[in-house]
Amino acid sequence: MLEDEYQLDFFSNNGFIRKQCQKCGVFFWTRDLDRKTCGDAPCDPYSFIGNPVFKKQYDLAEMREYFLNFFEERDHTRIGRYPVIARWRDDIYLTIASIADFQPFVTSGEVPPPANPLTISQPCIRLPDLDAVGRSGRHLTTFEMMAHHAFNTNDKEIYWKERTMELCDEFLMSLGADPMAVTYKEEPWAGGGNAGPCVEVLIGGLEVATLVFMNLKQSKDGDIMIKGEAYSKMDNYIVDTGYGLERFVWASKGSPTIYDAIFPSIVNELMGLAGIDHELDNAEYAYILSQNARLAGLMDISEKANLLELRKQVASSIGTTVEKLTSIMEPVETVYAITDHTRCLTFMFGDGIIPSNVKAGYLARLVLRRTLRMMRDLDIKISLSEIVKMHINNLPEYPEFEDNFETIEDILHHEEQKFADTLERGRRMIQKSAIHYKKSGEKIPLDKLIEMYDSHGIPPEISKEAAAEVGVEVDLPDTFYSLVADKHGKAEAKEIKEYPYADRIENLPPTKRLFYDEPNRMEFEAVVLDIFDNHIVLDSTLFYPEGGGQPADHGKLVIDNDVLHVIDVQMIHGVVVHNIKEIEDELHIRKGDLVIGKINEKRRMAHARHHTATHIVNDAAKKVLGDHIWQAGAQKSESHARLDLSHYKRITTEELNEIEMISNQIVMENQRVNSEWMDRTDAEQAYGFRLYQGGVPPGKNIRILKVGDDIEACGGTHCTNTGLVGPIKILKTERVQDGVERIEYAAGEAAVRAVQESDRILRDSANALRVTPEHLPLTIDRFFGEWKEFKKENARLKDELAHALVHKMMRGAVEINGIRIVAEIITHADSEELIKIALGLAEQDDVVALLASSLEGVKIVATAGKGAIEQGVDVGKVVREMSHIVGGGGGGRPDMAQGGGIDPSKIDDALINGTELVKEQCAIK
RNA sequence: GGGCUUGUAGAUCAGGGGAAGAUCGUUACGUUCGCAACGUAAAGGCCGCGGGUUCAAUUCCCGCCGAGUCCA
Repeated sequence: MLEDEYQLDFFSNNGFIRKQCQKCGVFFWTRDLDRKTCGDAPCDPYSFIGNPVFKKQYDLAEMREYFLNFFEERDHTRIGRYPVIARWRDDIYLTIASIADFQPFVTSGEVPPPANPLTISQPCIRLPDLDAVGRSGRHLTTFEMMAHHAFNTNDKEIYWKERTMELCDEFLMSLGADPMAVTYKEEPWAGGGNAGPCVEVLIGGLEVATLVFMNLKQSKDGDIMIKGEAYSKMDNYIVDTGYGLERFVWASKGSPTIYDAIFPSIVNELMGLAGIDHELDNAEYAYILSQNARLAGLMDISEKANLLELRKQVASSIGTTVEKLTSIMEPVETVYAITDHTRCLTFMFGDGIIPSNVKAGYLARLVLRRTLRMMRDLDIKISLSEIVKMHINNLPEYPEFEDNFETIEDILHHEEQKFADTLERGRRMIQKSAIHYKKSGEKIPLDKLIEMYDSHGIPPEISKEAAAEVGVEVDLPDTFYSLVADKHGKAEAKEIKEYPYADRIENLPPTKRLFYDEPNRMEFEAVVLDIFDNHIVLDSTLFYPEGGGQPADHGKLVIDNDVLHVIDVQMIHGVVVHNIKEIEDELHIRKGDLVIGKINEKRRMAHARHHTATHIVNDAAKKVLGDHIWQAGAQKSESHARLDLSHYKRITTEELNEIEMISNQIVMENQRVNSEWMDRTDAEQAYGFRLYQGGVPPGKNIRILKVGDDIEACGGTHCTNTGLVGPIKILKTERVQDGVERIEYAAGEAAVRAVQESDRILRDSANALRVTPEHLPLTIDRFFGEWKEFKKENARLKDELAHALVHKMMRGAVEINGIRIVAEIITHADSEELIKIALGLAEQDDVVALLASSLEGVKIVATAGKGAIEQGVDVGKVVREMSHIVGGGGGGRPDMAQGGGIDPSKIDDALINGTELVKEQCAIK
């Protein structure tokens, strides 16, 4: 089926022939009649190392500019890059390809592209091959995907396969590539619910670009099968290309590794700091590195076993031992990885990711900690921010990183400190248990290592090291991390919620939403378009459907004399559905009926105030905390609202007060709240992705709301002026996740009520202590201090009392078989007192004390002196018996026991029985 | 979003259903010209908060609050 897709005039007109690779069997196109293999790894080894494939060398900036310029000259519009954190999407955290910029709304056809055709160089971050970075010579966590995209529809085709191939080939030739060395490999592509034919572009054994012709979408009844999934044709079709900027630079330089090609100065600097002679001019050394890269190019080395295999092959090809090779390669590879990872961190933090233990922030921390670990291995003493600074200096094309450096530096220092703390904590933990295992002569079990990593973040290598310091061995299997992964199991597939009335709604026109143009109107007339069960659809409505963290409006629909209560409102594909309390059977309502709608104004206004307040607080928080903060969620209700913000440290009370003050100042300035509908792309170009603080709205046009200096895409209902919000009172802050702070606040009447409520609490508290509120802190302090004093005094007095009672009670002792039994009721004594007295009594070797009191039921304490125990007395057993009698339980040791019960009337019985039992115990002896 | 760990003296942590511990630090005294070191003694705890189970909870169970960490 797909085979026909590749029969292009471009190939036949330019002397290409289609061949099948003798090694892998894949079909490819080449101008070289003698070529037998496809040009890709592992069928062909790298031939460009030491032998560049283009006519001159380029660095990153030069190559990027050359590419973008090349396509600009060929009618493409250059557009700016998107952030590496995919703010406009909720299905991925990081931007993984240039096409990701245009998903989902551009690729679906819902929104036109910012330009067509366009060219872009998009920084991307991919972390799945983390282990191979540095070792393979080619893997990177961060790369720029240069691309030219054309978005075609059935109405209008920009260009498709022929032109794409032409452009690509022309581009390569313009760089001076040997036409005979270029091959185009057929490779169907599928990903993210789309698929299509695809051509991989290879030169010198290196894949430098991928040309995807996206024209299929996944569908249950599709007739095209790719990789086990069914696809059908899309109405639109998209040219999705990806040219690896770093690979082009590498191919142009022919250096042993990609790292030496793209950031040589930083690699050299770090090599120096690690004490490694990185002399690429040294032929022998350069040969080792390039042999390693060549052979690594042929295999997947993400697994440890494969890495060992690579070492073996490289060692034998250069005539040395695996050990010797490893000792040379490992530090070098680590420096490469550090250089790559710090560039990744530069992009992540430069684009505003805040480290966290969830979501994108977690990925940032993962990379960061990995980097710190590697720096530790090499004993590189400088701080992360110094390396990041090198990258920023190296990337003048990204001035925004320089602008954010102060924040980035602060974040990095925080994270370094945090990791140091974690390691220190972990070191203590592992050494503690190491000492435990040392005593029994065991090794530390694997389970313990897994727990240390999984629950405490201590990498197994560090556990091993810490254990070795106290002389305990540790077995660390190669499969360690996959064992951890197994523990977590698989993620369950997401359930797609299907709206129950989706079929019927599909046939209805989008509802006219009146609340945007007339935010203050609370009554309207409309025509009933459809009704199913207790769901009503009108042609237009003032009812706000739930969305953007704002709950639905409530209110009434009136038809003649019937009043229907609207209790929920939802919007499905542009159709607003009113959910009413009454059910259909009881309704006298038909399609076409005229209804009058009345909004519950109090509820709506409370929501509007809280919603507008949310934008104000967000604005104020940005001013106080910095530009890095980003809304991570928000929810409004009638009584309060909350806003979650990404921030890398706790918000202090002072900052909170300032946020509150600035918020209220914005209110008092009574600024106009502006809203306008804008073309999505225009809005993005004008305001950037800050627009999507509250999530990404669908559609070609989006509503842009300006409150103070806050500009966001927002579909909520708002006050027309900030003054109408009324007072804003911050209620509290909490840390909802590491890196995410939540602020709760109330606005308008709700704020007044909140203040009144906290006033009431304060007043009640002050009244309880008979003081005025301003004296409260001092008074409480005094009370608490006195309470502690009294407690101590009380304990001291009980000691004294016990001491006195001991002498008095000794006189009432009954002597049996050479031991003295004291059995007494001490009214109102608590267990603490009983214990003190009993212990005092039992200081005499021959005394057994059985004491009871009737405080809160019955308390029993018994003790026995050493001599009595030798005689066979076991007060544990005695107390158990006595406690049963009073309806409870108890027990203890032979010399000391406690118990109790619920029936005070049996105390005497219990004491008599207890005494008898003690007698028996000595008699038995 | 899910999993795991964790909260005890100023700090670091033991302990664990029946008398709240250790080490360091603090204070006082001794020793010293003085300091360090040493010796002796003392002070310092709502055993995170709120419920439940129990005769009895710092300990077990549940909820909340806080800290840490892994995964998607």
